[in-house]
Amino acid sequence: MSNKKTSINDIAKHLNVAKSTVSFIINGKAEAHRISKKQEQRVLAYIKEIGYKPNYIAKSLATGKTNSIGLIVENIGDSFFGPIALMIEERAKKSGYRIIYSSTRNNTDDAVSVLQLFKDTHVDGFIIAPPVQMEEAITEVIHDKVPVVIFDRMLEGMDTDYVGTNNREVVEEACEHLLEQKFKNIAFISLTSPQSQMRERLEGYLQAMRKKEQTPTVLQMPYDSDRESYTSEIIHFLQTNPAIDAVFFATNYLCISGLEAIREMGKKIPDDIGIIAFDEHDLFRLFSPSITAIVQPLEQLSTAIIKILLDRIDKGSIAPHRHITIPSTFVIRESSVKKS
Amino acid sequence: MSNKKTSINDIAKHLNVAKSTVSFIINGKAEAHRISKKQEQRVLAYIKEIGYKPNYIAKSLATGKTNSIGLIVENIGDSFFGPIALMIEERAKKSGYRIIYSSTRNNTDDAVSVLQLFKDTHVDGFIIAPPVQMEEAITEVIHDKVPVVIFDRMLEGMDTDYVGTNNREVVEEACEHLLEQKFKNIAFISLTSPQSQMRERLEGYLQAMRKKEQTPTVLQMPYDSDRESYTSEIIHFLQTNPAIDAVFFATNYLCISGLEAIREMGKKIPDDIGIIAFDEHDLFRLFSPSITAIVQPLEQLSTAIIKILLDRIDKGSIAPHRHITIPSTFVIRESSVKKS
DNA sequence: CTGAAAGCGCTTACAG
DNA sequence: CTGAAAGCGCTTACAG
Repeated sequence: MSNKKTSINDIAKHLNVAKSTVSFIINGKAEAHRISKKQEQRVLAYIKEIGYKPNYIAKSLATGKTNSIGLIVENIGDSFFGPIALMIEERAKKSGYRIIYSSTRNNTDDAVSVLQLFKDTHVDGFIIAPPVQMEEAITEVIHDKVPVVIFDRMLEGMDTDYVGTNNREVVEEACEHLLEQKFKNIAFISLTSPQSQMRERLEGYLQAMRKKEQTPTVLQMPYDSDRESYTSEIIHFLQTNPAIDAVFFATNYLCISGLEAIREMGKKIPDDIGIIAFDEHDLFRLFSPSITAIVQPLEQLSTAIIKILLDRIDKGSIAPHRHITIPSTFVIRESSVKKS
Repeated sequence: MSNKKTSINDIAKHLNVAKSTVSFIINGKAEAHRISKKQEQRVLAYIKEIGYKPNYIAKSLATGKTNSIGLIVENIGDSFFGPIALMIEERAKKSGYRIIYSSTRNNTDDAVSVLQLFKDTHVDGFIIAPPVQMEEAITEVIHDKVPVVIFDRMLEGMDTDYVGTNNREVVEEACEHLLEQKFKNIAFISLTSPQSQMRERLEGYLQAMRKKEQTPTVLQMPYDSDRESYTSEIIHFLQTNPAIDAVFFATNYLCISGLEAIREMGKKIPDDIGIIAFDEHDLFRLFSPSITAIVQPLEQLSTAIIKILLDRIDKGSIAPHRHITIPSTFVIRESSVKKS
């Protein structure tokens, strides 16, 4: 019943064997230590009988391993990070790892302090979608030989494993599609973020504009704002730039605010204004008109992230750090295709 | 630099004081143990100088506390549990707790084994949205004096803390609204789930039908299915029940499948068919027509959940278990209001 | 093949 | 006011 009390010591005493013998048997090292089958059976039977559960804390203290991974993301409640968190946890579980998470909302101080906390609790590895200026804190972690996989946004000049998508290329492709559809004045609405993924998306847009000698028009808004503010700022932006006839939104929630803005302004999609969003959302499939979007391969990203990390943790891989880029899919729907 | 190495022992030796003295000072118990201010300053200064970090594993082994909470939900990537997880984590963090999560996808075996695992790693408490038949496993946990808060769905006949919403009442209210709008044949589309929240929603619907002497029509589909299957099953259901002129969807993702179904069938909302969803979604605000929905108070639910749990963990509250019901808001939009 | 013992880094009665 | 010591429950060289 109350299995909390029984320890290896109790078992050893009760069975008149040494603690080490019990420990070896429990950990499947009986053979390696040439413990007799009989002894092993006896111990195993007793363990089963009393329903013995090892104390993982003690084990962690002795081995230095906690079988836990720290997951630090922007927002676990969001439609990009949430599904990623789900898949990562399900894969980690299969390998015997638990996930401890924290949402940073892109606040560097919060991220650094939670990184410290997780490190002090001896997680075996980290998966991080870092806010800006985390380089130093992460370097320290790596210096202490704790494996780290960075994803979604890269930290320049840092030698870590990284998994992300081809932001620049796919945005360029999307913008070229708008140009082919004869949209003349394409705006880019994003965040005032120096993060790599945001910079790359902007570059993709600028590159497409440059190629066709179009003048870029960019709106960048602060990250820590709310939906209403985004919406009203977008309305203001579109009113003061009436020539704009298409918008690329650099995140899905900006696009959602954009759709509200466009609805309030009474504009028609795609006749008055063409729309493309980065990242998928249920809304985009079902909206009418449906919204053209860049869809990240969540499954593949998650699989790559956890695989790289577990290779380092379990197999102690010391292979050179990898930068893995998994291409996104550009899904053309109605919002970016002129009817005429 | 390498703070991993320095232990309380090292500090004690270096400063020529007892380990216990250092420990007391670190834990702010200097005064209680009447340690001289001078000594305290000396130790504190040295700790700061070398950047000492306590080993939380050792601390946990000694105290039996891990400062971690196990969060077991249906799906952390979903638009109900994701935001809840975000808010719970942010509140827990403020009180010094880490959250370890796992998604069950409503699979009882998985849920039981992760419950065991988390318990073996000595989490200080649990927050659980349980699949069916978890009573026994949860009872065991409670029996071992680990605090548990159940949310979203109740386990009948169990004496635990519970936080949820007024499913029955608010669904009844929503269905009455449909009847007032002169919808004649209201169907209820849900999951074949014996979980309390699903039963309550069904009861709310049946109650409303009974009051007005309407014949209920119910479609229940398996939980572990995918969007496409839901959509095609809903199409089939609506085709074989052509009299239906309104549908109440018991979850938001069923409603999303329902909207796809309705679009494929070419029906108009709300003229051909009225729609109400349980749980909010970005899509529902922005869809045209906008979708009437029952909105759960996520903030309040999260706050209540974590507060109850921390009261038990930190303050050791042994107050009788509470069942807290926080009412949802019925938000009427276009999809349930007849135009004529 | 098996056992005695040290160690992981803390906490906390207990004694003085 | 402070120190020596046992204990939390494991693991793992080491010795026989």
